[in-house]
Amino acid sequence: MSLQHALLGVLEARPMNGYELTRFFEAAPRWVWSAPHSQIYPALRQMEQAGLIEGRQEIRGTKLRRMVYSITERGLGELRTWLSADHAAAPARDAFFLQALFFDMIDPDQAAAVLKTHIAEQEQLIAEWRAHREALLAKDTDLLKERLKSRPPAEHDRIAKLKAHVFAGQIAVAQARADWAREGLRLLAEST
Amino acid sequence: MSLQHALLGVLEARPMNGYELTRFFEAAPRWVWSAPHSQIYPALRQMEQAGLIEGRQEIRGTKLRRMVYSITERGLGELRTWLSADHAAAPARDAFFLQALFFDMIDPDQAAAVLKTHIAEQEQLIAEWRAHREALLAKDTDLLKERLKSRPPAEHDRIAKLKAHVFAGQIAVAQARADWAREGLRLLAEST
DNA sequence: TACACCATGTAAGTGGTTACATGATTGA
DNA sequence: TCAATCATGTAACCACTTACATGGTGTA
Repeated sequence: MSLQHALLGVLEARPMNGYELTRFFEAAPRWVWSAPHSQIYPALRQMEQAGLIEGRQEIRGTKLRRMVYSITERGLGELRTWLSADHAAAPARDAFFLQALFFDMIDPDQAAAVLKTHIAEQEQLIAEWRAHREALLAKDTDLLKERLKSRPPAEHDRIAKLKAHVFAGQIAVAQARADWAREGLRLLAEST
Repeated sequence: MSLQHALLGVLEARPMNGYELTRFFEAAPRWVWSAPHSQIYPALRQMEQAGLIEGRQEIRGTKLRRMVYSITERGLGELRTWLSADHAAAPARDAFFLQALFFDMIDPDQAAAVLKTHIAEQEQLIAEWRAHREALLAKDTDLLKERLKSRPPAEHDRIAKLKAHVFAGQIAVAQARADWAREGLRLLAEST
């Protein structure tokens, strides 16, 4: 159900069509949720049927049609309900920790190489999220600007800070993983 | 494919049947991978067909049959190959961060309640993982003891430390999330 | 006119969840 | 004899991945 709520959350900022949403969810700088267009288009139709969003057809040129979806009152309600409730945490399933759990079975140098790749990946993510966080704090992202239009100016700072804080969380987790992997490199080196 | 490698990793310690593996993967103190028995039994048959494991039937009493699986040479090879290779990171998909991203849409008190639940969950996980980590360092877990039997005593310390380090990683990530959530509580309070 | 981009779809397959289903053994 | 535990399965469903598929529009 998370994809639907992610879509509702984005559509709350402004109406969009499937293509725009796809660019958002397939974006290279990884956001908080990702999905391919093959999942997004059916989800949108399903959500329209459920009355959570409303599609309006537009024509570009003479034939190119697009469905622009806006969130409905019911959709807003559903989103707020979901946001306010506790949801069971997903069961532990971390492929990288699983891999690391059996590093004693392979050559330490190979294990170290895998850890180094992980560190590089985490640092890449940190850089992207840092940039996004800065942009949010400066209220300089497309979506946030749209979103703030329908909110009282007195709340703008608060909203930007709350959004930015989520990316601070992603950064903190990635930082913890990178630090942990570096400590792992020391452990592997010790015993050579 | 991760479930299969998780199963191989456990079976490397000692042969087990589906029921034992199920207890392991459905265990309350969450390990690094979880799976229900409905996934484990078919996976085991598939892996046997692929020659990664070997089943031997045992009879308890007069009728109760169980298949005890051991890892094969081919299984060991497959596991070592997987352990030595880089694997593409899973796309970002964190339901909790997604929820937090829209906390500006709901009552701050409700958002705070959700954050508090999250903190409690993370602390629960930390406690369980800390206990498991201590047990590993003391070489006092069932599986580790079995595993060490086939390894030279000079390596025992190193192996225990490497295993324990994985749980240190889980702890570090959970700690980062808990700290982040606490910071979120401060942010929510500020603007009341 | 060709290429990049806009725009939307389908389908097969895999991994995971939840529920249903059955029966044996052990020990209190 | 009853309950807890041992032991193994199936089936429906949902989320996600990967690949295939089609055609329109704007601009260099």
